[in-house]
Amino acid sequence: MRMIPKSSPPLLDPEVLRRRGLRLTGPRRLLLEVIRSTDVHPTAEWLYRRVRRRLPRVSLGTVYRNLRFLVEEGIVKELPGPTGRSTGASRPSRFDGNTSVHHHFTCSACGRIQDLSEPVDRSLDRRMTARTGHDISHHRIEFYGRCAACRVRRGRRSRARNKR
Amino acid sequence: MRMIPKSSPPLLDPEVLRRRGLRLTGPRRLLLEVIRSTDVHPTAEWLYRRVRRRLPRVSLGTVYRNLRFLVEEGIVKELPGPTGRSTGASRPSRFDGNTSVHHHFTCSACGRIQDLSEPVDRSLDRRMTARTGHDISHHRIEFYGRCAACRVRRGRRSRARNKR
DNA sequence: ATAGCTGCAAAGTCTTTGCATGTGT
DNA sequence: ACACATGCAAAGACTTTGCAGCTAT
Repeated sequence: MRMIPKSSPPLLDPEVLRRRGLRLTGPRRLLLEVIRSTDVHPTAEWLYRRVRRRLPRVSLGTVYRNLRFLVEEGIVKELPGPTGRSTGASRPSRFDGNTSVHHHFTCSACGRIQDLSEPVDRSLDRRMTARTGHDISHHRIEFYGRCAACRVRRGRRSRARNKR
Repeated sequence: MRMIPKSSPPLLDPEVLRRRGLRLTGPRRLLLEVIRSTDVHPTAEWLYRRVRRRLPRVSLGTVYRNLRFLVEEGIVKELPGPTGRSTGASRPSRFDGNTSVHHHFTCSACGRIQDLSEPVDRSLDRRMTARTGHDISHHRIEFYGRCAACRVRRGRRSRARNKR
């Protein structure tokens, strides 16, 4: 669980917003701050809890609305949803404040998603474009397996599926 | 829209099922047949409609139950959900009867998902395992861009987001 | 005969939305 | 001031589930 730095790098440029007739409100600014300050690929629910620590009156609806907003502006990425198991319709979206193109590793035991710094191979896109006739702009590699931690506690699956 | 062959290759081996005390019922057999006969990465709803053409009494619940079952048995794969836009909570799961490891191309204009035959690079898994300390078993590459068809009708986004 | 399945409908989870009120600019 | 945001609660979309009756084995 990381500390939230007082202020992240670029943040929402009020200039950019104004140009579109949009506002930089408290909830919006804070949400972005929170999502930029973690690498756990949080769910809306997780972000909601975090945001409420500092702005207790914020509603879940506002978090969703702003997430949708940030995703549409390309300021935040939404991950290709976790596949598989579920109770109810349980596969909440996960968001990522790191918009640089990068790859992911998902642990099938504890469910954690980790960023990988493996450099992106642009030439692969060009090769596939040539081969398929599609205009391929980028790709994303998802690695799967058992993370180092879960590898240690062999056997029993961790219950850590990161709530909180 | 492809025709459904009368009978697909391996299908559900009744032998395997029996060993687990499971049954090969009409809906189950047909569902697998349908999902094996298409490459559109259908949603549960799509499969439901298809199955009902031949077994009109089948319920959506049964389709879901069997999909979950087939996924758990590893007979069918569930795709990492389409990310992004939505109305309601609209991002239904997509399933894939092709269980061989392969990659996907998703068209950002029409939403279609196409299988790619790009050979899988196992050595990448070994390299990443060495680099990260995680026990990586496989990876999946998702390519994004504009498909050949949408490239032609430049501009206006297709409404084809494959229903039916 | 009987455990596993199914159909049906109700419940559950995650996400969006309508509306009255609040608030950046 | 006033258009955009918010809070709240209700509605929506997708998926699972409880139960009584059905059916492969």
